Amino acid sequence: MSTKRSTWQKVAVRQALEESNGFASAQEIFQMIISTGLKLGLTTVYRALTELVESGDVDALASEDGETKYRFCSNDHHHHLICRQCGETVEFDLAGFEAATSELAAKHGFTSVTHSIELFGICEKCGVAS
Amino acid sequence: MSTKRSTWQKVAVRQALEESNGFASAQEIFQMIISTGLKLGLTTVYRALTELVESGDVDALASEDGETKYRFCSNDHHHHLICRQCGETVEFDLAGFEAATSELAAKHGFTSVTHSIELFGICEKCGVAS
DNA sequence: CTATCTGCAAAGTCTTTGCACTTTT
DNA sequence: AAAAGTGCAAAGACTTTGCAGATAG
Repeated sequence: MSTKRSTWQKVAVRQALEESNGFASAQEIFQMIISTGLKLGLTTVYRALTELVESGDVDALASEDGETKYRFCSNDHHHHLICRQCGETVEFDLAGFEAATSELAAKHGFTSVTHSIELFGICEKCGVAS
Repeated sequence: MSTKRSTWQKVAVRQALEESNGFASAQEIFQMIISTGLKLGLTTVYRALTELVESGDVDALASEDGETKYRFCSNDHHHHLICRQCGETVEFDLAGFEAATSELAAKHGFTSVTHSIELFGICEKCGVAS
């Protein structure tokens, strides 16, 4: 059976994701790590992220530019408001929304429902700059 | 200046997107069209979709599997509940949610905010089958 | 020691671009 | 006829896979 091993590469990936405020693409994480002088393959980053996703610690999300973004999954389910320009992220919680979606899904006979809610906009700083 | 011309290819793309209930990827649209016997290039589909997006009629959204999904931007903004297994889609409207998101965005100083809300689950038929 | 992991290079997707040809206007 | 559009093939970006060598336990 598969007993996962701990390697410095996996640790580095996890740390990089933490430092990025828990929201980064594989490519970004790769750059972060090698820019510190450490050397590892891009392949390893993808594999480490896949492992984190499978373990449930991390969540994968497709972004608008074709990259997959990764972030930590907190237990208290929250969503993000993301600046399209600078990437600044605000977490938020939507009271009542979780319940509304579950109800809606049930009404249509759907089960095992997950939801993806992300808001994209221009934050205050970037709005002024333009 | 660029005056857009009307071609049967663009019409076909628009129609295919309409027939797919306004939620499909470029690849899917391409398949839909050629399966009717018409012949056109994948390139053209991408270009037609890009034009629709630029004109504001259509909205592009990154999906979890790396493809970009396209859908019509209706004024009465609605969302989708999609079966992970068979792809069946139910449209829904979330009273109050639109207002809640706008308010939230404003509170954080964000402007030009768009949102992406999709629910993924297993529909009744597929749930029984498994 | 040995199952697992790493990393290179090659392959696979989806999407975009260059360029000659066709079509709308 | 001329500007715009089409389609092929090649290129690009992100991600996955195969395999030999390295490593954790």
